Amino acid sequence: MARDEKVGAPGNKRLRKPAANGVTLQHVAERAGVSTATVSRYLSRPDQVRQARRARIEQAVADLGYIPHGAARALASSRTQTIGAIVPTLDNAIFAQGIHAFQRRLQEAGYTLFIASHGYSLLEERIQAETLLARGVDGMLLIGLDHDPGLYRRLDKLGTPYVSAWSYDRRAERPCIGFDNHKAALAQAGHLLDLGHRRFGVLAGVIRDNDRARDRLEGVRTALNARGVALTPAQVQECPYELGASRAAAKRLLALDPRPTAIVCGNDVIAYGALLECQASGVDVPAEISIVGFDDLPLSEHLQPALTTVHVPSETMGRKAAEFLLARLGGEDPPDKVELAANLILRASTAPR
Amino acid sequence: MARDEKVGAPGNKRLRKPAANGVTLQHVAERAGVSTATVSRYLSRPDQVRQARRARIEQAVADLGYIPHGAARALASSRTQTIGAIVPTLDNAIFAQGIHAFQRRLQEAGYTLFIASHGYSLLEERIQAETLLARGVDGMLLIGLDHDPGLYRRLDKLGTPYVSAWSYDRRAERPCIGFDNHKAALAQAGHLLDLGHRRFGVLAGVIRDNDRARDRLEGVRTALNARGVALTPAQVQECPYELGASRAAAKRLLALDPRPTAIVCGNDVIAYGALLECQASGVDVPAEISIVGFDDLPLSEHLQPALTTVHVPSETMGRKAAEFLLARLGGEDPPDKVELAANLILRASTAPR
DNA sequence: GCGCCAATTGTAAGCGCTTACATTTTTCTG
DNA sequence: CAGAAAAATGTAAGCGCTTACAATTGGCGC
Repeated sequence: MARDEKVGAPGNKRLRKPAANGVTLQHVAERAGVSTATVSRYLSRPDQVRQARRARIEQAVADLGYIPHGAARALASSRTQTIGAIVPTLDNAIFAQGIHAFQRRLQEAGYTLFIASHGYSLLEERIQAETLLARGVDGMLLIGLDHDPGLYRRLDKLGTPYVSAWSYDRRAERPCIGFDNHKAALAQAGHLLDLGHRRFGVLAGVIRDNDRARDRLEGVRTALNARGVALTPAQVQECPYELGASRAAAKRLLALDPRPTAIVCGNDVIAYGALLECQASGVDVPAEISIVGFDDLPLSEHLQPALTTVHVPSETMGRKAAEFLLARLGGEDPPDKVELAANLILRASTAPR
Repeated sequence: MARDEKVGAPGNKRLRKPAANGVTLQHVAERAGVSTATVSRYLSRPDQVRQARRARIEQAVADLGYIPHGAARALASSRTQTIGAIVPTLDNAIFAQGIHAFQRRLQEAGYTLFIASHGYSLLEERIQAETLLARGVDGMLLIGLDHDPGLYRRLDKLGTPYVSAWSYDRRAERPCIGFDNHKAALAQAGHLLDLGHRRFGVLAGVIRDNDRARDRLEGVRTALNARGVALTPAQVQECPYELGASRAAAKRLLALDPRPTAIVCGNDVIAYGALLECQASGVDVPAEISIVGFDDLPLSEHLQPALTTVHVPSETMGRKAAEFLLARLGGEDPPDKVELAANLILRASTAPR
C-alpha cells in the first residue's frame, strides 16, 4: 500500500490533479478546531452551528480558500444541485429567453443548469437525457410533449422530477407548463378569416417528433374547416426552421394559382422567410398578402411591416418551470399542469382582404 | 427525522434517492463473477480485459441496466468528463453556432458541456466560473480576452485547461482561438472609405468589459484617422446588443447635421436596428446611407437590402476551441494562439458615396 | 449550584468508483 | 516442458463529503 504518497510532497508519483483546489473539508475542520461534521453542517445549514464556531469556521474557509468538492458532495448526498434542460436547438432565439429565465430562477435557489440540444431528434434527445442522468441531474426540463416513451419511464423509475414547457395539454399525463398551441393557431387563422381571407397558404414547421408544430398545423386546419375553407396539399408546406428553406417554401406558395392571400406560419423565423420572399418577389405585404407568425421574437415588432404573431410567454414559462421543479425537489406537490396565455398580437403584416 | 418515508423498499430508513439507478459496479461484478476492478477496467479500457470476461461483463451490464455513477467516477478519478463554457449571452444567435460546433466536437470525445451566461458582466462571469469549477469541469471555454484577472490565476493554479474564443491577439498571454477584431474593423471602415464616404456614424457595442467591442471601435477609429477623417463624440454611439437601443442610437445619428453617409456597426443586431430605423425614417439604404455590420448572422444575407458585414467563422472557431482543449486534456501541447480569418462580405447595404 | 432536556458536536460508516500494487494466469523461449 | 516475461486479474485503500447515532454541552427552573 502507498504510505507517504500524500499530495504536497515533491517527488510525488500521483498524476491526478489535486481534487478541487487542494483544500478539503478536513483542512478547514483542523484549522477551525472542529470536526468535519460541524464544518459540513455549517456549509449546508449554518443556523445549526453555534455562533462562536461559525465565526471560526468562516475564518478558516476564507483563509484557506476552501471550495467544496462537487463530486464528493454529490456522491455522499445523492444530490448534485444541478438541473438538466434539453432543447431542440440553441441555434436561434426562441428557446434562449425561456431558458435564460429558467436558469436565473434556478440559480437563485443554488442550482446549476446543464443545457443540451438534440436538433429535433427524439432519439438524440434520449441519448442526451441519459448523459445528463448519468451526471446525476436532480431534475429535468424538456420542451414539448413528444418524447421517447422510454424516457418518461426512465425518469419515473429514477424518481427524477421533470417538466415539459412550451406545450400545454389538459389531457397530458405528464407535468407541463406552457400554452395551448392548438388554441393559439385557431386564433392565428381565425384572425385572417375574420379579415375576409379565404385562400390560404400554410408554412408549417417540421411535424415529425414535434407536437408544437403538429398542434399548430392542426389548429389552423380546424379553424379553416370550421369556416368551410379547405386546404389542398400544395397549400401546406412543411419546412425546417431556417430562412433558406422557408423562403423556398414561400416561393412555392406564391407560385400557386390562384395565389393565396394569406400565409399562416408555424413560427416567426418561417414568417420572416415568407416576408422576405414576398419582398424579393415584389409582392406587397399586407396589401396583397397577409402573413402571421408564431413566437414573437424580438425582431418581429421591428420588422417592416411589423409582424402579426402569437406572443409566447417564454420568460414566465421558464420561471414557472423552474419553480415547479424546485417545489418538487423541496418535497412539495405543486400543480403539474399550468396553462399560460399565448395571445395573438396584431401588427402590420395582416390586412383585410 | 422522518423514518418510513422511503420510496422503494418498505421499512427502509434511508431517505436519499437510490444512487444512479440502484445498480452499482459491485452488482455487475458479482453477476459477471469478476472483481470490481475488472469491470471498471472494462468500462474505461475494454482492450485490457480478456475477451471471455468481456462478454460476461457486457451481458451483466445489459441485464442489470447498469449506468455508471458520474459523481463517484469523478470523485475517484478526479476527472468529470465535462467542460464548461461561459458566454456573454444566450439571448441571440451569435454564440449559438459556435457553441454548437464546440459541443458537437466535445461530445464526439465523450465530454459533456456545461453552458453558463454572464450577461456581459465580468463579475458575474467570475462567479459562474467558480460554480463550474466547483462542479469540477475539466476544461473551460471563455469568450474574448477581457476577464477578471483572478479568474486566470485561479485556472492556472488549478491547472484547468482553458481557451478564449472570438478574439485573437498575438500578444495575448493566454490561449486564444479567434480572429483579429481590430483588423476586421479596419476592413469595415476601409471599405466605406474606398467607396468615398467621409461622414461617418459609428454604432459600437458596449465597450466596458468587452475587448471585442473595444477592438472593433478602435479599428474603425484607426482606419478613419489614417485617412484623415475625424470622429466627433456625437458620431460615436455606444449601445447595448438590442434592437430598441440600437434603433434609438441610430436615430440620434440620423438627426446629426450634416447627416452621416455611412454607419459602421459593432455587430449585426445593431446593424439591423440601424437599417430598420433608416427604413422607418424613409432614408434609403444604400442610396442615402451605407451600413456595414459585424457577425454575419443567418438573417443578414436575406435582409432587404442584404447586409454588408464581417463574416465570423464561428463554426470553425468552436470546433478548433474544442480540439485545443481535448489536446490539452490528452497531455499534448497544441499551439495556443490560432488566428482565423474574418472577412468582409460585400452585399447590398453599402454603395459609393 | 443541581438536574433535566434540548441544542450542539463528534464519531465513523459509508456513497460508488478508480487504481497502485500484489498475485495469478498466459504466452513465449529455448 | 521448465522458466521467465508479459498480460490479466484481484485486493483494498482511498477520493472528499454527508449524516445517523452517540456523546457532550448549555440553558433554565428552583
